[in-house]
Amino acid sequence: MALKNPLSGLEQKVMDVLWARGNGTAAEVQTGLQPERQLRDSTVRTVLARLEEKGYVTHELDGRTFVYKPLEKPQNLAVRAVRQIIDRFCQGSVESLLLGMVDDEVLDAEELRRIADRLAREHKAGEQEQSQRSEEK
Amino acid sequence: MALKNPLSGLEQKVMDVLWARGNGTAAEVQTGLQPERQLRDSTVRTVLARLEEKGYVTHELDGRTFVYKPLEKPQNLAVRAVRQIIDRFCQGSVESLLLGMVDDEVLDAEELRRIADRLAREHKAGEQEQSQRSEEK
DNA sequence: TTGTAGTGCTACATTATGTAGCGTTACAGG
DNA sequence: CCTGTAACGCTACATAATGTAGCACTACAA
Repeated sequence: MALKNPLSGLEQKVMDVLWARGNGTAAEVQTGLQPERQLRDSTVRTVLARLEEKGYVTHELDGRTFVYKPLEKPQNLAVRAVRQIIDRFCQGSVESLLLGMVDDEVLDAEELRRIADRLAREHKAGEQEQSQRSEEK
Repeated sequence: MALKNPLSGLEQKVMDVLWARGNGTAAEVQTGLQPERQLRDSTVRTVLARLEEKGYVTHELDGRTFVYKPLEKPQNLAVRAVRQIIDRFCQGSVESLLLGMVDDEVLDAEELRRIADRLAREHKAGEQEQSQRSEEK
């Protein structure tokens, strides 16, 4: 489960195609990259294989064709990446990051508060669902 | 001002030393890296030079000795990195990232709300200070 | 005047990345 | 049954980044 390396530029684009489509064969990804990138199929397949090694995708067989599928949603990757950033640059303090974001106007303080309120409410609901699910099981 | 590349592992550690000390000569950084890393001074100076090229530090002279100093606070780097992540993985939506963080329990919804409240208040104060400073000037 | 600390410049192995060729194989159509 | 084609596996290779260091030169202190 340990995602080996961060995504390189081209790998990122390939993942974008897969995320957009849900899954894809080498040929489909190749098409999906066009017209920005004109790549040989072998190139695309190399990148897909590397993505699989790195743990970002798996494939299953459809006949004798590999169908690649992302293992994680982009949001999950984002969260992990951000957690690392917080550890490395903010001494583990989410608060310090949020403060910086507000200062740099990446994020408006009022907007943050609105989002926070909404999440707090929704999350309570979410927790109830979860405990319901636990009881069901 | 464009920070060229992300920090590599060793570069990160060197920056940590500089951030912790405020500034430092090659020799001081070398010491600061110990005992984890035992590096020749030439190695340390190479890394410092690369950091300068990449735009993370500057140096000034103290006699004939280079004293390196970080150009940015770690939080600022964090903010930039996070903005990139949001663009790449969350279609530009901060909200989507925060949602993910709450879901993954990187961040508690209640805590987020407390922080948001505090930042909203503090930031109003901050804006007033800023406009005061603008008026002064 | 000579050791030493500090600099500049160069080097080099390893790994990641972008890019692709080639041999092999399975299947579909003539 | 033969053969083109699509798909695979494997190998290759140039460029850049990274970790690591050596060496020559200079300024200053003892």
